[in-house]
Amino acid sequence: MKEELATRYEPSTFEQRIYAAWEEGGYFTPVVDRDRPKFSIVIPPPNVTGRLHIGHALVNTLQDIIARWKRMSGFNTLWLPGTDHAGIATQMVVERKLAEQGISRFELGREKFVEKIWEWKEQHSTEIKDQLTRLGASCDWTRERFTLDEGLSRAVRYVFVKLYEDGLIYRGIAMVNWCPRCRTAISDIEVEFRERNGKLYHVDYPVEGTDRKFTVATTRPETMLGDTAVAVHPDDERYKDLIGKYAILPVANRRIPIIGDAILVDPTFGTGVVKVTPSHDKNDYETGKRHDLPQLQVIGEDGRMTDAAGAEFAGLDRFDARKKIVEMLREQGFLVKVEDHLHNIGVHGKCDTDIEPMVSRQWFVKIEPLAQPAIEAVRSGAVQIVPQAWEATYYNWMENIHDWTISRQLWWGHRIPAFHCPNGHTSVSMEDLAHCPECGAAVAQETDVLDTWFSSGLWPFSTLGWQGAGHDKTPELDVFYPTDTLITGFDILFFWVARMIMFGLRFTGKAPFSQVFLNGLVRDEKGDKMSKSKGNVIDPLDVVNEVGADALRFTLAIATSGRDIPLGKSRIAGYSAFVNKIWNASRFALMHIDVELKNAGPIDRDNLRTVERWILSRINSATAEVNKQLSLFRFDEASGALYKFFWHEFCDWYIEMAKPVLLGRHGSDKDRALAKRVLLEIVDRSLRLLHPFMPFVTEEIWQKLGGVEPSIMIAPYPISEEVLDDPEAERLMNAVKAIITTVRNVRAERGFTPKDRFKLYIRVSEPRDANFFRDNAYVLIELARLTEVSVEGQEPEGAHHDIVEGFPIAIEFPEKQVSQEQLDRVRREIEKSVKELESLDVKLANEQFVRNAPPQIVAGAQARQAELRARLEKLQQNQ
RNA sequence: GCGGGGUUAGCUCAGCGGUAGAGCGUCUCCUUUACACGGAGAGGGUCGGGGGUUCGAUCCCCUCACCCCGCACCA
Repeated sequence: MKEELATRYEPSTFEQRIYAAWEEGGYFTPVVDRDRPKFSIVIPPPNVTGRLHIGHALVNTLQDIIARWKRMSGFNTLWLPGTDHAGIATQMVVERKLAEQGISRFELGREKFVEKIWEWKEQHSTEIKDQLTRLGASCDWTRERFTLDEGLSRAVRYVFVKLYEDGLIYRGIAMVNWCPRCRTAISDIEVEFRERNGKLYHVDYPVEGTDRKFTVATTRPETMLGDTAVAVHPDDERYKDLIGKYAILPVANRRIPIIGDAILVDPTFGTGVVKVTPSHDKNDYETGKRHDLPQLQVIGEDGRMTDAAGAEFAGLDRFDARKKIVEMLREQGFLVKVEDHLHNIGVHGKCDTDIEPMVSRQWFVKIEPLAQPAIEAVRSGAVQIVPQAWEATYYNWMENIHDWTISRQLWWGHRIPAFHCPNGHTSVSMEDLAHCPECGAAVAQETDVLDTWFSSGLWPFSTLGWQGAGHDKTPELDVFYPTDTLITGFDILFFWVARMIMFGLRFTGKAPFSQVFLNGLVRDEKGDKMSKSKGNVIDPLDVVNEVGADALRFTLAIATSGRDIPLGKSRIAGYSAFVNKIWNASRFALMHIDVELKNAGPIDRDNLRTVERWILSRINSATAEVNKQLSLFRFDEASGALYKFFWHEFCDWYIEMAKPVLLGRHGSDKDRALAKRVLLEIVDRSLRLLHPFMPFVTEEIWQKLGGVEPSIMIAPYPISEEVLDDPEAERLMNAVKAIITTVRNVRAERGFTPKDRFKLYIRVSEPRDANFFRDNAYVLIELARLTEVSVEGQEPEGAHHDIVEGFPIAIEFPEKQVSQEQLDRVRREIEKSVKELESLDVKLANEQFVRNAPPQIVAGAQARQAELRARLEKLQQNQ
């Protein structure tokens, strides 16, 4: 064959071509066959809001590694891709874009606006697919799904209706988190807390009919316009006589009752008096219900003051109103003092707007009955969370879970299938209604849509065709559900993972996956979060264009231990050097390999030299390691094992050791043929092992090897074979490597150059070891640059003496040329050995140790003691 | 406040009961026909502090300090 690789590694010349060939080959699409072992995984659907960032690159790389590994390991593998409509997020970006043209969504109207979003969606889901393609993601694009697809929407509707019928969805009035910017309710977990420097305002409230007054403290003085009571602790001696009387609300000049409430008021905190604003504070809302207080809404849905706030304030933005009321309080003498106050403000995570607690009518999921089985699923091990530390977080949240606000006052999303009639009846239905089933009046559909996460919670089964009773047995569900592994960021453990488990158990009777791997956050090299404002963002596509997808993927994999991932350009550069190394080592191999893989035949193991037996043993050990670590989601260990094997064992040692034979400087034709066969074997296995991590470069090279399969991605993944393990070859080659290192080391320290050659003496006691060193003397001679190797004679005096891996050696130098540096080094070496020997002596003299420690530890210590004694003696000759 | 995680070489991190590891960076030497995105070698750590358990602790337990991240928050 002799098809050569390009001299330089240039990923841009082949990556896209290769992806197209995979897609054309249909390798991403599994067969729908329940008799084959399957592996299925669903993508965490990216939002259609925009481009993929480095976090997406990470999670999709990890999924692809697992998918490709499983596929090559013989599993009928489905990786199902798709995107999420991402209600608020998408509506926000489109609104912002329209705002640039001076258009508001209200001008357009609901229908037109939603049309605009669909246009946006079409454009971006194509872009997302392109990006995943550039990354090498082996997704089955024939099964791409979108959360607003017809089938998925039917699934959403079914789940809503069923939960309503089961009494687990209800509509009611409650205090919810309101985002005045997005003008919608949001759920508790969408609120993020930001630490902020604020002010604590102390305000006097006079008590009616007396000259007494209370001082209350508040961070939000504008809400006092909505106060409908002042509360003290019922047992507080200072104030209990005032309960039942009235206070005069400053500025508004309203009478408000003074109430006693033991739950709201902590008498030891502050002044022991609390203003009560039932419409704008969660605790006050509860207090209001307890005392039957009126609600006075002074802040509207748009964050502006209402008419109820008074003519002077109506229409003012809530923050402007704050300034104004503070000014008025000051002028009228009610403002006692203003203090700096550090506190946490709840903001809407999507837009950073301060949340306004707001009483409104919303839809909720009664969550506890769903949470209980989901807790049990993790506790029983039906769902395993990796790293396991996240389980505690999961339980903590699930056990203290609150009802889920699922209605959103948005236009983009699944419209709630409820129908209201003028007579106050509400009907929930799978099919659209025109008339009220109770009274026959015309109905109008609920205008609210569902929280995005309501539909993503169904993703693992809705994407496989599930639509509820009567539509819950598609062939795809039968074969691929439940899925096996879920890989996603820990930040959506509650938003998404927990909800999928709850919905999956409730509606399919099965947990939607058996393992969850939660990956960390990608940070910059200093450990800071990546953000546009900091300017430390790495765009995955830029990296792919610069160094190729394989280098990016490998870097992400080797950085993934389960915690946060520090990623810098220099780190990526380091691993792009590794890809380059693979390219060049393969080029070297291809220069010598002269038979195609499919014609190569089995390796003649009986006639292999130790060097070849050694490298086969090493790759076998790396193979076992990679398979094991991947099954544990230790992407760092798996990729690290390959890095170490390929670079530091195969390239640094094996190729150099094989060169004399391959280049015809040593050995017979038969030796050469065997070396070539093993070289082919190692390259083939290495590429297959590496393929899940670097799909493109491995395919490009592997195509030159002439394998049976049309693509490496459907070639079998190597598994370790006991027959390849060779401890004897490892023992001998370890000695050879260590001796070579020692010679190089001593050469450098004595100031010789690599051109200077010496004679090496090795003392061997076993005849077979002597034979080994005689047969492999050429390896030592070439790699350690020696004149000759003697295994017979007595070592000369004045040479450098040492014991390496149990073999006493001596290096004969042309003349005594010992530098001070060398003498110092020998002295330090001896000191170190003496110290270690002393501690071993003490240890072995300790009866407790000998009695209690495991026998193999004691034996090891004794062996080490003997070795050190012998080595010390040798080293002392060098002084 | 409650829960979780962290503190190991200049940097980023593995290891987690039996002699301190990797990558990157630093220093020295080498253009040896796969690769200078290379090769060879070197230096560098009292494993956050203090107790305890153990024959033996970076690793287990307790405690303190500092740093992250959730959750809940007192007006």
